[in-house]
Amino acid sequence: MKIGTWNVNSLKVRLPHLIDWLAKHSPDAVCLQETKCEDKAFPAAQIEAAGYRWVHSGQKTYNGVALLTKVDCDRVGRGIPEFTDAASRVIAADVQGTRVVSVYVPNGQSVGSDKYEYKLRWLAALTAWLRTELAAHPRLAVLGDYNIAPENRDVHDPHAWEGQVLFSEPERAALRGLFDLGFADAYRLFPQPDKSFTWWDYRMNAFRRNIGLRIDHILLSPALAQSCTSCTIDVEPRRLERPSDHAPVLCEVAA
DNA sequence: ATGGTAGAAACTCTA
Repeated sequence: MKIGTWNVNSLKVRLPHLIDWLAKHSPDAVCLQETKCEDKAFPAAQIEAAGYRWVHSGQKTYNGVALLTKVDCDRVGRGIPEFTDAASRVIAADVQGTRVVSVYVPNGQSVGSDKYEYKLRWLAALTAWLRTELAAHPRLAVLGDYNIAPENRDVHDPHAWEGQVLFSEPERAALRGLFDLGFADAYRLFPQPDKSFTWWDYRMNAFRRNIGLRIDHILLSPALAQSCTSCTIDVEPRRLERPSDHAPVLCEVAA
């Protein structure tokens, strides 16, 4: 079973890239973030023509998460239960015996801002929820844009980024809290190239200079980590005209 | 210290 995640930064704009990418990789399930459209504007016909079913939790302008699957999913859930959130940031469903969750963690804007405090509260709520989800679903995968780089090697210049949003210690501690529940960082289950990133700022020719961060992650429950055979970042879509600022991440787990 | 780009939507906010 091949599952992936991609922050598309507008599904409307990125639809041609997404359709090509689905054809190229043929994933069984894909988590999308930042669709930036309402459910009624979801490009259902094109996604279905590409061979995918879909569920979406969207809103106008900001946020929005979706789950694309080759076969019907069920037990669809939206949001973090018991956490009131105006933003559409979580959608979950059962896919071929695996619980798959698409998450778009708040960006946090800047350390100390209201949005940063919201990010930390949001992560605390996510962690509390996923503790119970892990107990309920042995095969649990939580994929998405976490807006946190876990380690120095996940940042092009860790010294410059120390204490900055996306890499501050409280954010990294929150991400470690998820790993402490038993989740594995699928990417680090395997040897990987140095300077592997999933996001590059649109500005300053950051992608061409590989000035990036690894902030999009696939978290796997212990049983899924055991059966995971690969995890890769696909930088190819980032090279295209009018790309998303994020690259997709893919992993393969035994069915 | 600032600004650089992109997207959506509305002339600004978010990332």
